[in-house]
Amino acid sequence: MKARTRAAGTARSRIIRAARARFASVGFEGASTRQIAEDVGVAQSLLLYHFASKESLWKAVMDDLFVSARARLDEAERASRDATIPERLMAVARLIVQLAAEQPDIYRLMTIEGRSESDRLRWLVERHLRPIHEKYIAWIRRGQRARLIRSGDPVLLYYSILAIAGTTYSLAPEIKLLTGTTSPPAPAAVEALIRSLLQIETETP
Amino acid sequence: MKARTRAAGTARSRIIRAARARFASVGFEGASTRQIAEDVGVAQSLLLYHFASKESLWKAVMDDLFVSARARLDEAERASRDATIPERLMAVARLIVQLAAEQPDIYRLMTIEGRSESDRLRWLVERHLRPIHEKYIAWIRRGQRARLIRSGDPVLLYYSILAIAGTTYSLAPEIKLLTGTTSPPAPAAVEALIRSLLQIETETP
DNA sequence: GTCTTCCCTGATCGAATGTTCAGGGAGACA
DNA sequence: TGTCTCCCTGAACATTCGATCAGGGAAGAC
Repeated sequence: MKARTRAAGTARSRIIRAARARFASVGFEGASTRQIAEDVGVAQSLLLYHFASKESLWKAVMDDLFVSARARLDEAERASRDATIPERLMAVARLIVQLAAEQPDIYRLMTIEGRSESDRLRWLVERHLRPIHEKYIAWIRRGQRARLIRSGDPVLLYYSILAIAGTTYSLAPEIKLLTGTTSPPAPAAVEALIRSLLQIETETP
Repeated sequence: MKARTRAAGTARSRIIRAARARFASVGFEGASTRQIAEDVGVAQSLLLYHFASKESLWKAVMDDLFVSARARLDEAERASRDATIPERLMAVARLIVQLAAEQPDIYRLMTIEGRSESDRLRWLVERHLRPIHEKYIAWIRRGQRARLIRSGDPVLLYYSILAIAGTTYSLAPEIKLLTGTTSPPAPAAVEALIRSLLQIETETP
């Protein structure tokens, strides 16, 4: 029993991992279930046994991604509970940079779906994006009212934070070809840029 | 003669325009030549008459895009010939924001190819990206040496400029679903963010 | 022992993919 | 008039796509 469900669990999760990589690099339409199955080393029909359809597999990838991401976001929120709004925002931004650096596929998946309207995008926005984004956009608004964060459209500011956090990691292959640099920038450097963007003064102790 | 080549010219350019939209939204692998032909209203075999293959069509789309973009970049450089380095950089950044706002597909095309190594990416980097990017990264270096631009990895700074310039326009469908806002941010607002990022002081007249 | 449940494979389906090819048709040139 | 070039179409090619289905086979329940 234990061995069986463990083997099943790893097969299922290995499929999700391989699917995430394919969806992130060539998009939903460009990815093929046969390629994913080959990456994992199982029959293609097994994908449709564990997940009812290619779309279900995609949704499972997204659920898997956001469940762990939201857990870590909640943890970052709790840890910065007593700080000022700008510093709480920076704590969240720091985590987002860290997530993008660890798993650039996260940012790739989001930016490949957000560019054209589809049922998948609607599902993603309502199920995962809205709860996260609306909260932090509200934080930005609060920081602006207290004049602790630069003024301007909060949505534009929020997406600019995401853009800075994810782009260099998402485009690492391009940057490598361009500069020959194999190592992506340190999260701390990216974090400093976000701080500049929001015009948060570094606290002087 | 005139009518014939004009009709041919428009068919060819209409194919390029439709292909650009498809490649930008679903990527090279996800786009199908039959869809593109249907968008234009011509036979699918016509695409392979004008362009030898799907890949040739993709390259034609990229050439078409960058030829006009580089012409406008050159113009912006010439117009700001006598300004300081940071202001010349901002003039270029302003144009990049404007381009992304007018044709978000440009940024979508670049960010969909740069995420995984491929022959297409290598071709794109050597033919179009390298001449542009290396020039402006050198500008950033010069501005940093003169202490007129914030310090930090010039490549990271450059890609952050691109990211801020393009992301909100590229992800307009997602933002529309999230906020209900149909009108994307004004280029001036995006430009102001880039100015903050580079820590360029607004000139006080 | 038998039975049931669950993970997994192989064969196969119709539809869609990129590419090739033969030929039509309209204007240019003689 | 005949010939040539160029834009374009429709049919067909082998391959690959997502999805369906029948069945194998190991492990636990009885």
